[in-house]
Amino acid sequence: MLCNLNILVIFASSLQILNNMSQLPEKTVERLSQYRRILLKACPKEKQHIYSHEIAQLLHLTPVQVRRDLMLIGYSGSQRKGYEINKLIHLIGEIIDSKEGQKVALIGVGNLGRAIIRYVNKKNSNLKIVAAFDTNPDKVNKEVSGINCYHYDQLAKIAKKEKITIGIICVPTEYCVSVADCLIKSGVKGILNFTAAPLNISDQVFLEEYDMITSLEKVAYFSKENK
Amino acid sequence: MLCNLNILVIFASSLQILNNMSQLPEKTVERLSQYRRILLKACPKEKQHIYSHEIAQLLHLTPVQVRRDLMLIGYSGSQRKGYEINKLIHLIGEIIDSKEGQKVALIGVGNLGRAIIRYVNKKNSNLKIVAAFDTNPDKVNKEVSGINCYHYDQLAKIAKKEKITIGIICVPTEYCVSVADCLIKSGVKGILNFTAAPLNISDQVFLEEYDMITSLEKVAYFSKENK
DNA sequence: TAGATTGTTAATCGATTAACAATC
DNA sequence: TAGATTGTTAATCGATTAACAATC
Repeated sequence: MLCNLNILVIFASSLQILNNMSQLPEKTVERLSQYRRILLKACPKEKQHIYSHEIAQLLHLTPVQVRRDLMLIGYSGSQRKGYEINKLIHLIGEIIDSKEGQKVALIGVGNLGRAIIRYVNKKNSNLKIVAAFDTNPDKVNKEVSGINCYHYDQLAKIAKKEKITIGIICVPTEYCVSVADCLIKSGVKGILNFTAAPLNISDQVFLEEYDMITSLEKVAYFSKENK
Repeated sequence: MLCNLNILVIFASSLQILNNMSQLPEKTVERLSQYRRILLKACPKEKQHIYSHEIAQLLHLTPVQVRRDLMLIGYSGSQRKGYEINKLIHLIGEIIDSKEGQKVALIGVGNLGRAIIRYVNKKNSNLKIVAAFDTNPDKVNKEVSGINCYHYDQLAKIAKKEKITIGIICVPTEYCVSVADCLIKSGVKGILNFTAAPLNISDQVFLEEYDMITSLEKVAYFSKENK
């Protein structure tokens, strides 16, 4: 009796933690994004449940890792059938993108920019690139894969009007810093930066940087050693 | 005297470790790549030395982290002037890319592929994309940013002939698995995969995957919480 | 010498994995 | 029930950071 009560208390307090402070580990968030992706894609319509080891195999992870991640978001499966695919997809969506979704601006409509617009907007996610920006007159006021390309001058105005919360920077490196400043002034809360210029940014804004050269050099190093 | 001897022995054995088994930590390799990048770019010609705290500041790291990484590759600076920029650039190049350099093939000449070719080949690195591949007749046998685009049929032949050791996959997701198989048969030692299809690959080949959606969703999640 | 720096070990933090109880 | 699974804690592994000796 005393023991049962104890378990209840522990349970309640761990839920507390999940609801209040939240902040899942970075790696867990990355994997949740991948779980959703493969659930959306790799699962035939008639399949409604999936086991942790199935998810794990598709993504080269361990089943424990999958279960632990799902534990952290408070999602339970059944020991018989595993996890309900649809519910899981929706829950991950709510946790990562937020229920209402978020609007994204992309700055720099070069090859990389076009690739990103097309790739991101064809996924059914709550995130949507709603506007692109460039300074090149050949690009301004034309459509790129279904969204409008505005002149860069309009970034602040449109970002505020549309309540854009995320900016993707893929301009040439030398413009990166001023673009980031402009995004922050426009009220953006997160930035994904594909240029090689490391940004100095307030803690209020979440910054994620990606550089292909680094990925490629990592492959170069480890493929060498891996003999 | 005994003490001095002791230090010498320890010193020798740690060098041993560095030379033989090597295998630097992943994170260290990533940062080394970034050190070289900013040293190449951010340093005016007349500046010949740099302190760990200067490097750290440019990349949002701590000086200790920088010094520890450089310790791991066995590079020493001077307490007066810091690290010699040119020597450091070259040493990192040798460690990461290998002295002789490595040749890279890129498969899938879409927007992303073109962006990567241009971006990678303009850096002065020992890594070079030497051939692109596609199946689209409009692209085959034309130049893309200075390199030739071959028909995908020729991948195995050319990869062997040119001794290509790294492959970059940026084809549509559905072709990814067969491209990876072909690369591996052609003797490639490392693969950088930009498609969302998780690959199943032998341990002999180093695989690095990158998915933009995951990066973007990470930004979405953490910018939300970061209020 | 005092101050600034490098180089290195030990402590800490965070993420993964091993072990196992609980459940169907 | 036996077997397969989920859910969770504790142990382990790896990466970062704090602390400090050594050096210029």
